Amino acid sequence: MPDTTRRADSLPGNRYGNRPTMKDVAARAGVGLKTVSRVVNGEPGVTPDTERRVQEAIEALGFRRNDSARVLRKGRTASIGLVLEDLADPFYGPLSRAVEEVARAHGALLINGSSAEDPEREQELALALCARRVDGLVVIPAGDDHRYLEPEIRAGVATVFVDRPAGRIDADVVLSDNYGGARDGVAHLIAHGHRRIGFIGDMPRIHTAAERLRGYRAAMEDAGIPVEDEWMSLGATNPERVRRAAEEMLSGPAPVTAIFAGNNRVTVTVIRVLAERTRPVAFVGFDDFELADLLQPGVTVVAQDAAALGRTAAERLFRQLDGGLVAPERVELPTRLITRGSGELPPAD
Amino acid sequence: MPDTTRRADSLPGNRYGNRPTMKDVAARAGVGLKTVSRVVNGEPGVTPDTERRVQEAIEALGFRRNDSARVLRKGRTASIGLVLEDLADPFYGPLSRAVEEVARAHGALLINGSSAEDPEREQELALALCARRVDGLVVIPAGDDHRYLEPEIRAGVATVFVDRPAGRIDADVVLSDNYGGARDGVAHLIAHGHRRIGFIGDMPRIHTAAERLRGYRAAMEDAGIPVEDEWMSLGATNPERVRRAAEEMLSGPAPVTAIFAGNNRVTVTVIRVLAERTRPVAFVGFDDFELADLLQPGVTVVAQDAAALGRTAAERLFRQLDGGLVAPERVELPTRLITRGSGELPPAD
DNA sequence: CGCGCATCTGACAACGTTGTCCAGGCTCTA
DNA sequence: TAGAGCCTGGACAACGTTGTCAGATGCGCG
Repeated sequence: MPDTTRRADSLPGNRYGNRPTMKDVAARAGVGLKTVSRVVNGEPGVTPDTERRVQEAIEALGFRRNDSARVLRKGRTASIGLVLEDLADPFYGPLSRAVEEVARAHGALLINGSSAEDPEREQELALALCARRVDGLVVIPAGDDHRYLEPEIRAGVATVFVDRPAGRIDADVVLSDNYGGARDGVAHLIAHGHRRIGFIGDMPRIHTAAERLRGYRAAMEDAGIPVEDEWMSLGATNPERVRRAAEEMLSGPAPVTAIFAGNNRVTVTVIRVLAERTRPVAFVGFDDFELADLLQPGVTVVAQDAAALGRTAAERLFRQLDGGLVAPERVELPTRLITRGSGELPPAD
Repeated sequence: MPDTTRRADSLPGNRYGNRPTMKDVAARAGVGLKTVSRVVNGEPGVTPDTERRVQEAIEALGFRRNDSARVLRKGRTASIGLVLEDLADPFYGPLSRAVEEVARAHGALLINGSSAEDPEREQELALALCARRVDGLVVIPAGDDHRYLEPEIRAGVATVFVDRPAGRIDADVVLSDNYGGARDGVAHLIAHGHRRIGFIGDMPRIHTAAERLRGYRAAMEDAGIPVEDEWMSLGATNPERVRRAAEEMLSGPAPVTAIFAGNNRVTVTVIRVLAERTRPVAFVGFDDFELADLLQPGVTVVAQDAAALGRTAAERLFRQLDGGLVAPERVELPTRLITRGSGELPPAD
């Protein structure tokens, strides 16, 4: 007759420390399994004396509830996933921190991963998170087709996209006003007398990059300035490439007198290039950064509020979870032009 | 007679979309449950024809394996937890990114949370992660007593502490050479002729802060310079407080001629204060930061390699997991003095 | 034609928890 | 003191998956 009352001790050591379970606690406390569950979950209907006995057993055995089993039973994991582009990017730090704070306020944990701007990796990550049955997903898209998430969303995974819109599906999206911000930044340069203005941005397949480029073009058009092809660099944003692009724009017979940088990584490199030159070149960058005010001259930027992006997205996520489904919305947060000197330099013609 | 063959459809909607299970897939494909499991896990022993039928059913139903159940069965979650101080701190970005990369290479996901320098919150987070049965834990300690993790470690949760040592338990620790770095930085100032050198650091209950303070004292002592109490500020590092501390050191009859900052946040504020002054004051900061070279003068720093800290810690973690238990070790990574100008200013006496 | 063997498949239990439901003991009142 | 009702505690099934094991099927060979 096989003994089924206790798990076989002959199991190979695939499970590490053989943690105590509620059953063990119950045995030690001399109570039923469900009573332990009640104590652990603070449910009513346990006499103080029984509770004390159970607590002692828990203490003695070092018991900790297995949330995997709990999740399996309850159907909610109290955790949300965050797929972003790069945890190490200073722009995403405050964003994920904000998401985390909101999650914490709702008693949820945050699982996150970096897509490294690779659509496949984004998908792999997002689906892995779904397999863990996260309650919701905040995604900073790397790809432009998110139909792979349709079954998940239908199955009840709350989903919000941030920073860039979802591709080919209808979902909540929280964005900065990339178009307006870039337009304002470039208009600012134009207002200070510039006409030959360079734009260095990321690949236009990235939505934010495309929008900012559109803002640049709009500002130029509004001012009646035809844009020359050599004034624009739209490609990878590794330092070497950006450096080369900046140097090309700044040389030749009719160099640009001002540069607008499409994101924080570009900004850093362009500032390096400009610092090596003697002729002053006006500069405005998208994204604020620490110590921008202490450089000489201070760096004028179009700032977006990364924390607000994260917070807004996470709040929408939990609204989906708490209040049932709401119609997908597109929220656009304003940007702010911060003048510090570099954007107010006159053209050195 | 109750029908137990299928879960009751009368369940209240506590479970959202009622996702399909392997059972559903099996029913649709007209095969057994275990066969579906075999297909999903790529186990051998399934005819191509059967496999195709199963795949089609999976596709049609939008099935995705429930990892919670899998974890419950297998005992390993393929996820590790990271408890850090603040996701938004630029120092921890690269660190967590490095941990994530290593985790990814081992097929594991990363769950992380910020303790906000609060020991209780650290404990709460770490234990929540253990309840999720993470396979391992990377902790940047906020508190100085980690005995609460003893049962978990005994139960097989691999654990590595980074940036600061564990308190009151024996565990793997990966640190920067805070003492040596600070000593070198201060010695550098002394070598450039300074004797009245200020130190602004965090609360000494934080290990790194205490070690850096020790390095400062050691350098001063080595040079035979008695340290005055007014030269040291050891407290919270909010901007107001740091600003006040810096301004006090720089005024009075015998002001300091150089300042050593204990971490990146202090550095930022001190640089602000120094930028407002006309008299040049030499400066060295602990922790490198972006654009430090572009300030006037460039900022000399003692740099630690955050990514290396994270990578080393995560690698040790997985070594624990793969190779069974190894004796706990304390690894100390060297720091690097990067001279850029601010630390080489002569004393303005 | 029958037997053995290899291959493929499925029934069943178990993982650790929670929800349901019932039993037993107690108190309170008539 | 008996009956009703309440309070506490426990037995049992279920969550969705995987490991074990045995049954079914088909094939080759004697």
